[in-house]
Amino acid sequence: MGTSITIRPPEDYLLPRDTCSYGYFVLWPNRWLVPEQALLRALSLAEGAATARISQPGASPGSPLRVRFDRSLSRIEQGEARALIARMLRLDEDAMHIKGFHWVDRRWRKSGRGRLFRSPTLFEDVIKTVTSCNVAWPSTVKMNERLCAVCGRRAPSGMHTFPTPERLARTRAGTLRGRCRVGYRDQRIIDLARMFTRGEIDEAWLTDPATSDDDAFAFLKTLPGIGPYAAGNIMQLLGRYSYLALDTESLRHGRTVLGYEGTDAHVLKKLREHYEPFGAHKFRSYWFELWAWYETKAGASPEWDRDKVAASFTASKF
DNA sequence: GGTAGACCTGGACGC
DNA sequence: GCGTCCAGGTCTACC
Repeated sequence: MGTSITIRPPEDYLLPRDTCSYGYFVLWPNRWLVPEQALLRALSLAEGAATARISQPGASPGSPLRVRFDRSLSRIEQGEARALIARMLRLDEDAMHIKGFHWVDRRWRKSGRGRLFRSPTLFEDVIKTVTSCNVAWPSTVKMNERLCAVCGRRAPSGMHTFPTPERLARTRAGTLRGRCRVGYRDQRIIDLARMFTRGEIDEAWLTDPATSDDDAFAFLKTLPGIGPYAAGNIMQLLGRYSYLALDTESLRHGRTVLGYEGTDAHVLKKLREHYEPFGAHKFRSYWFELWAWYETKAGASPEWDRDKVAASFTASKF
């Protein structure tokens, strides 16, 4: 019999809306269960791997989250799991925080959108970002699946966790390239893992309000495999929304949705001007514009069929 | 500071 | 079934 715990989320929290809000919710080891409107997720805990099944039985904003695990958890592990789930679901962003965003960009007040799903750890967020660079989305899906299957820990449910920094730090480049299909990203992933294990990437400093956005962004750009796009994306994953992460998908959005014409450089300039009024929240304004457009094409994201829609969505497909 | 070319994979396409 | 081309962001060398 596994452990069950209850988590009280912010008063406006809605699990389907706030989980199915960023592409990482379809990447391994996350699995959104459409019929149950619940998230299945394997976690690395002190005494081994465990799979959490997270649901919101009340199905109303702010109603308690129920988390069931596939094995018994010690008190220490329960505390660990609560912290990991809180980070993943952005439970630190309370209702007032989201209202602050809606005050700047009123378009999302009715739907209540504001939180972007992320990973239980910064390490996983950084590696997922690296696997999303210079590649079509289906390959990102494949890389994360293989990383978990080859280097993750197996939970009683059979699901595999995302690899820990310690594990990837001692994995051979040939394994990552040959079995996980990460290509030239192999050594960069190992170097990043080693930096995490050595404490050279300090999440406390990166999230400290005393650290400026410019300083955090400049540091991220020094990391292997992290350029302007990846750094901008990691900024939002850290809860810093004042930077954009512009890529070819942004260009498509600028041209097909916002109607901009001309060279790439001109469209990028227009995009920056378009989002500038949203200031400290500009990434969210950008992202929810994109997400709303995806939903006009594929339906509401909590209903997406992972294999048919999520695994194939990419700029050129929609 | 700006830019060309390499990096690697998987999908599309033509034969 | 095979070969070729292309998309995707970062890095390095070069001007």
